Amino acid sequence: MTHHTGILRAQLARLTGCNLETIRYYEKVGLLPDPPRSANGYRVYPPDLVQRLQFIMRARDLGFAVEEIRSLLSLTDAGQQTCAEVMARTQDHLADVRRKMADLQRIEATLMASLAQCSGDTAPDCPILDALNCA
Amino acid sequence: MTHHTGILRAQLARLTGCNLETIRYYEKVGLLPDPPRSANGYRVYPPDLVQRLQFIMRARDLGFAVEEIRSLLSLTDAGQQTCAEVMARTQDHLADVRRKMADLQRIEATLMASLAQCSGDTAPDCPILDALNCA
DNA sequence: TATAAGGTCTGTAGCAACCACAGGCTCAAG
DNA sequence: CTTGAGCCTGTGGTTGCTACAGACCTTATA
Repeated sequence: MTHHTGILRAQLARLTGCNLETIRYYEKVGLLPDPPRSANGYRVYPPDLVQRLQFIMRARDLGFAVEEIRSLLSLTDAGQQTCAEVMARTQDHLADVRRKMADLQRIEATLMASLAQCSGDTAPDCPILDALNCA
Repeated sequence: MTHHTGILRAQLARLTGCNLETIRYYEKVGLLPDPPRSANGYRVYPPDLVQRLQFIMRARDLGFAVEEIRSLLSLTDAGQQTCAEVMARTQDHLADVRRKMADLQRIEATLMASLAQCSGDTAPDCPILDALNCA
């Protein structure tokens, strides 16, 4: 009965650290394939889906959007992975990351400047609120 | 008729650069007060709401969540603005910002490392995909 | 054998923080 | 008088999940 060595959803979740419901979500949005079902309707995953799900989770962790991951996976799924294409997407993504970092640095500077002016006592005038109001 | 010098929603949007519908949203979530209405039901804002909306937008831009802004505004609205409280919130937020920056730096390093290994040609093996798979 | 506990299934609703309609009203100008 | 612009409301979409409810199925124990 179990000599097919398929794993159930909870096992897949445990093996990857992915949330149980998130697996169903990834299936719904097409990142994971519709798995075969056992007689009782349970999802039975081939064990190599652990790899694929870890790929997805890592890419998400790196900030790739689901849509981007879908296209990355489509490249590997096709077996036609043109390295140049992957590289281009990665470069786009890197530019995105750097833009966000620049934003955060600007924010950090503003917050630090506000804090530097702040006396920290119970004075009714707050330079932080002033900074937000006037900047 | 217009000697009350109130402004309409579209004017408020134009003066602040805020999206028209977002104003309604901020009203719904309690960042902006329910404005008085003219006879035809139009929202008529007192001109100082420009200031308040700009405060909100700037705080959002600095990464404060709506909930946080609500509490900042409640401090000023009550006239009880304890500088120490605002400072504490700002420090929390600064820590948040720095965490996000660290995350992005980690991501940036990984993406750059992947790109450095990448030949950029049409080879079937892509080190970026490998990095995602194996890291 | 009964039953209780736990796993799985489905669909749906919720979160932030908006954006974008549809359908209906009013208002000012030509 | 009609046309077009502006305003109103409510609702649904977005992204990436997460968390139920209610119905099955399976397994262990009394």
